[in-house]
Amino acid sequence: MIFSTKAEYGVRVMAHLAGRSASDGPASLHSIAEAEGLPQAYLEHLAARLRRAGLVESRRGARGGYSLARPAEAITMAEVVRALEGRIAPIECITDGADGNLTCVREGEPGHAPCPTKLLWSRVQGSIVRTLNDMTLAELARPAAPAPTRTEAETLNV
Amino acid sequence: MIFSTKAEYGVRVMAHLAGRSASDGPASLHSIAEAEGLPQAYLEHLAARLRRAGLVESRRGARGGYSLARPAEAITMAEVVRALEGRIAPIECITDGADGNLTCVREGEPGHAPCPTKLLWSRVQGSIVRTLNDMTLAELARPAAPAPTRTEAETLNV
DNA sequence: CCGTTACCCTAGCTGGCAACTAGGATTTGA
DNA sequence: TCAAATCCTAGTTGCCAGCTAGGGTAACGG
Repeated sequence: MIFSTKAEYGVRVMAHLAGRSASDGPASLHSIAEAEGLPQAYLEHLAARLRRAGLVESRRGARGGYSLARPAEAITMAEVVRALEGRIAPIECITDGADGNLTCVREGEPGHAPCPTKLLWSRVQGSIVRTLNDMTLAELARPAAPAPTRTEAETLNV
Repeated sequence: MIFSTKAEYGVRVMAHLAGRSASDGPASLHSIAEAEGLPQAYLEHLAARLRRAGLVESRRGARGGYSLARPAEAITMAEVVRALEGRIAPIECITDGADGNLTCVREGEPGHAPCPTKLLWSRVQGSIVRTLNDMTLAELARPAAPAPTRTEAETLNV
């Protein structure tokens, strides 16, 4: 498994929130956990990460809960996954800076050539980040989807 | 970390083998471990996986060792990573069949709609597999690289 | 205001597995 | 026949994903 359940559950929480109309008010973690069949106590940690990343807003007290901090169209999946998983790197030695550039941690060490395999891992990392960047939460909001369309089915296959 | 050290070390072993000229004969694990600074006993397990996958050939006994089973141009990184890591899936519920098609394990379960997030994970998986498929081991064979060329440097950044 | 509902925070646990190590059996070249 | 190598099966061990526990704090409703 490439991503942990943090990303898996967290993305489902975000998709759940995106699927609600704003007029419904915030959704409580309790209701989300029940609807998605996920452990509520665990979701609290994930919700905290999402909140700290500025992706959701919370309201405390009775009738409180979580709602999206921005419209779903303005939230990329890269933001979501990064908030949940931390930095996205295929292996230890590849790091992605804030500017999006990749560096091998061994670079610059005197007498140490960069991993010969950096080219591979950089490409993998790049393709993942690009894919996550190009997708917004709005695309995941389930509109009571009937059957996948032809184009969707094609996209799903490698 | 997305990939484990199995992929990291194993790819380095393959790159090492690809960097040798065929006339040198097989390379012993001992020499590879020393050159790459990796634990030899651990590499034995990885070499076994690579051999079972038909990616390397082994010769036992004195002056034995490992060599590529095919020219580096004919080995895709997808094969290598798959041999080392097992199936490549971003999260538990996404599985890639031998045909390259992706399915969500929950599909088909009566009364259970497919993950709304399948679209996301499928795309991520697809982009990873595509990247790995499009790259051959030959591209990783270090040609005693002096300094990275301009084009290489550009490719490295996202 | 008071009780209920929810978020919020820190701490801990625990089973599984990644990342090795150990030790021997087997094959082969010189 | 010896030494060098692969091969095979079994461990071991530290860490961390994936939770649970228990309280504190804010807000709403009546």
